Amino acid sequence: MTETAPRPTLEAVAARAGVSRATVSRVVNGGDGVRERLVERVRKAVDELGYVPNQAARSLVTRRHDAVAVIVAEPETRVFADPFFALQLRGISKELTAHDNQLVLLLTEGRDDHARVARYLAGGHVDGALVFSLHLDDPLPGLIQSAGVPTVFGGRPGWSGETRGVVYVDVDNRGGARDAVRHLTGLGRTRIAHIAGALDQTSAVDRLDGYRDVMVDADPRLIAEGDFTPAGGERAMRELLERCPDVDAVFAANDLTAAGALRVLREAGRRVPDDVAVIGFDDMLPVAEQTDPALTTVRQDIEEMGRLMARLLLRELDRRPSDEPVAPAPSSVVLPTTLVRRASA
Amino acid sequence: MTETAPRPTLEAVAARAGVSRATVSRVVNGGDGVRERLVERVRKAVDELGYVPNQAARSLVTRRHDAVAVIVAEPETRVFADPFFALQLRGISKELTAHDNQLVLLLTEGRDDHARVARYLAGGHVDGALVFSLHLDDPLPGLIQSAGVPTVFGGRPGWSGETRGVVYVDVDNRGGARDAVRHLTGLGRTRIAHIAGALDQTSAVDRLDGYRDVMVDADPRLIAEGDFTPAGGERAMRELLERCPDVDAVFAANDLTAAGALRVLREAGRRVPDDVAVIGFDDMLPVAEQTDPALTTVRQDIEEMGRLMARLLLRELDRRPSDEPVAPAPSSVVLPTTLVRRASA
DNA sequence: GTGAAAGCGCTAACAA
DNA sequence: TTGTTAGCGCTTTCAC
Repeated sequence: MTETAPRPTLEAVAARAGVSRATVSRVVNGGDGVRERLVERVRKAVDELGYVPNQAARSLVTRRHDAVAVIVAEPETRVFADPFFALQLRGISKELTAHDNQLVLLLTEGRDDHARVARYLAGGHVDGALVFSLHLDDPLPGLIQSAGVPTVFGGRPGWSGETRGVVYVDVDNRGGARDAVRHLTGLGRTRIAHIAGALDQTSAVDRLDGYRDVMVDADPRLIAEGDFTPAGGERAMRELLERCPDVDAVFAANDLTAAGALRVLREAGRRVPDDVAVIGFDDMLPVAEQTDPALTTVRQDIEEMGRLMARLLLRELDRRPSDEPVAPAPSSVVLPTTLVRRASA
Repeated sequence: MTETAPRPTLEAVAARAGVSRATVSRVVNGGDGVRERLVERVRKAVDELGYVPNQAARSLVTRRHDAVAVIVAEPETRVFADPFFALQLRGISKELTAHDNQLVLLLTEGRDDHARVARYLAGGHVDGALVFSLHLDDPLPGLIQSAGVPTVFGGRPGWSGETRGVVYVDVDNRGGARDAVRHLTGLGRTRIAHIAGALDQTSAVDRLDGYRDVMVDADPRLIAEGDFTPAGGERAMRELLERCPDVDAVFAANDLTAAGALRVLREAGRRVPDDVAVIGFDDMLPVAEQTDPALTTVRQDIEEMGRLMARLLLRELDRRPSDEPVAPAPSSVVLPTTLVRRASA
């Protein structure tokens, strides 16, 4: 089969360029403080030999890996129902790539995997971790914290433990929800319902809070709990229709939920937006643009969220080595949302 | 900030257990040929110290990394439009995890990234690669091939170069398409159209071929090209309706396409399945179950595809080290499909 | 069955 | 500015 070509080492390059290993190392790592002539000679040798540094050897001494773990607790999340996950990953990947870091993906399925993840992090294979901490009282954040690895969370972690020093990136779920509901009131709607997401996730809780901010004295029967899925949206919409037949608007916790609600409304013969106005959240294009009617929704820039998470982490990693941190510790970031008007409200 | 606890080394464990480093190493790596008493003592020391092997040091000598790259060429694919990607990753992740391998994710955005990927693979950071080669004459497979890294492809690579020794996992696109079309003929339909996917992907080509297998003398006007998106499905359906108003069935290249087609049919006042029967491909639950009417479709097990890719690769990796391969080289696998009957056909 | 010792390829003091 | 040298933590012959 393929001959396993013995990869050239620093030694080989040094020999070919007629310099010491140290000099080659310097050149390979930026070339500062090496005379131009030598730099060129070394570069040439590197090219001719097709030298690529052995990352394992390098890590062994530098204790850096230029690798970041992305941890996704998945089975219970909507990760596999919409493109959320992929977009976030794309943002992360772009940013990491731009800084020559690798992305190690850790998908976890329940408790069994937590130990594995903890071990992996404690094993010092990666320089930091990006974590999607999607559920209240998920033990994962605690485990990670105790592994002592710099970490940035995606979404405000709903975590009852120590929160100082916890860095996260989130969108302004509460503000976005307020905007959505205000838009509905601006339309003259008064019986505005909310279909919440899975309330063990902070995003769902925050959106509900935003709804309440505007609908201070809302009829509690106007609030139904969904689970971020179309099926959940359908169920909740049926409940609402039964409990409050006079409902004239719905703010759904996300686009998928809204899609389910739209279907039930159509079945029930309610016209959208004439009889009932509907707003979603996410602006998941494949969903929001395809519903009938097209969905008015609150847009969040998911890819940017991912990119930002990576950026904060990398900044922290750059900061750490020097015992006297020059740069300030990164703090959490909350991204704005924008209302996208389409046909449904 | 957090005290960087100095991680215990083999040396430390050896000292604590009162044995040599070599013995600890043996125990950590399975413990064969070490007396039971000592094994226990070492295990105890490992636990007490919380010892975790340093992977970099290990890799340096073993030249194994227990890591696999997953390479996804993405911007041009449907990767970010449906849960395909996530499901595939899940399958891969499960299998890799079960064999203590890490998943390094490489997302590429066009040509610029190819060099980076090639360099990464050539750099010997990973033991093998899983590649989603989605387009005809994508240069990536060639680059990867020449990096000399064991590789398994997801989907039959539509690659004009050397194909001997190329291992891939695919579903029986052609057979599934045949089943779908036969189902439609069995329903008594005669004017059966096909909305193809993006024909620069083998899956689209194979599904079209399957359609042709059954509709040998099909009116060429019954074939329209889509692009695996709902918008493409809509466009193609409009064309079809115009060209062939007598169409009484549609086999769409995937569920998303079918969803678009359904919408256009509804607009056009055609009843589904009474006037026009529709079949999709994928059985992407969030899509297929949510269309109106629910979609009859060809199911493929995407997660299993991912799992299988990983399994084939790991098998190959196990095979390689011994110069005299005992196990036969893995060969490609084509998974079966099943027709899922719902309401649309 | 166990230990001693020789590296794996690289970086980082320190010397020159 | 460049070279010399000492490890980083681990596996793996090779003796015992």
